Amino acid sequence: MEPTAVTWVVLGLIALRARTGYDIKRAVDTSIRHFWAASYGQIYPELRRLEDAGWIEGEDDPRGGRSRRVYSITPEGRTALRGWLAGRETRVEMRDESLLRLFFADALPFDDALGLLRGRYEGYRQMLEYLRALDDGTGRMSPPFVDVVYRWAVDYCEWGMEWCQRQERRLRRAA
Amino acid sequence: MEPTAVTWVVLGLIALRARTGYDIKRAVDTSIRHFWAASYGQIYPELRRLEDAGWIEGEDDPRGGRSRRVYSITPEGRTALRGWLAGRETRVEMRDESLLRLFFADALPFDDALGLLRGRYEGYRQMLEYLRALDDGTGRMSPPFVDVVYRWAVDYCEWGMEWCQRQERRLRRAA
DNA sequence: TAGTGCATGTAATGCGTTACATGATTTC
DNA sequence: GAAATCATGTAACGCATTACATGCACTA
Repeated sequence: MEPTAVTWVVLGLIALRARTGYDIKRAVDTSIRHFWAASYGQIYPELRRLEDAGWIEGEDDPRGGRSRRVYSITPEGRTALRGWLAGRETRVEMRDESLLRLFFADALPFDDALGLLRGRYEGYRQMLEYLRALDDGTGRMSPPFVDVVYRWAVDYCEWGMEWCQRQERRLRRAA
Repeated sequence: MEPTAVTWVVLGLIALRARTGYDIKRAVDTSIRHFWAASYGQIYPELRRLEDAGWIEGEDDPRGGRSRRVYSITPEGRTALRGWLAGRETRVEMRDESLLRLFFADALPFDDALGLLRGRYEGYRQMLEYLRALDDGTGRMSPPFVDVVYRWAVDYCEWGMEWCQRQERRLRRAA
């Protein structure tokens, strides 16, 4: 099978523990959507592909009259996942509308342009608030590297807030 | 006209100075592709749309027998740009394959997982190298907020390198 | 004269989101 | 009994990239 972007998200989450498609979507939205999003329209077809390839195994496990299919990883799936983890490609794509605005901020009066920096600061602050709300004591239970990535997000926000303040001061001094 | 993602990239670059489609593509690739990419397949159709809307004005300015069309911003275009700049939406989407790997790194033996942190460090280092190569003295001539975003990229890389080292030390201590 | 850069475009393809459809179970 | 949550899926749409086509100008 030809792996795509969503392959590793789905396979990786199932490797952590057995899950339904719905579980996967929830995990994506709460944990990793900040650096890799995925929608139902990707997840359910991908589960089929992964099962056809023998990398995961689905088992029907209905709850009452509600259908439910739980997927777990196979040895072949684990091998494939480790192969990808060993890879060295380090593609980063981002679209950050606030950076884009900042880039063009010279079109504004100076004070309004500084306002964009404060807007960016606010964006970081809100994101940090959201992250802290996620971590109600449960964070400490996460596997070490899941926790590392959570820390990355928190540390990045804190760094970003300081950076915005520093730049605002610098630009005021220069003016 | 209904603005899309690429609208502001094109309009903003033309607001900085008059440009051809080819110029825009070059500027995107050297300056802003780190936080907002755009391809020919978006840029040329968008130039049409913007001209139809009266936000930019094209003028044929061939070089010898080679056709060439230079676009400049109109007063209406400037107004529209400022309107967008005043906006507060701060959408950030990113796909960072190295963070994704790190998130799933618990599937690896500890030392291999630490290797992923060093891989991320390398990614930051290479990006920083690339950024520094861009700035051969000319950077100081950029408009202040263009320069701010350049600094953001540089500072982010430096922060990221330190972060990777810090985490590696922390995880080694914990183990 | 061959290769690189300037310049304009488009068609095909692929990827991903949005929106919808359906229905059971749990919680308030 | 209403609302939220669990659960599975797909069709339509839109956005973006890739790849290609075309051709002039400059320079080594």
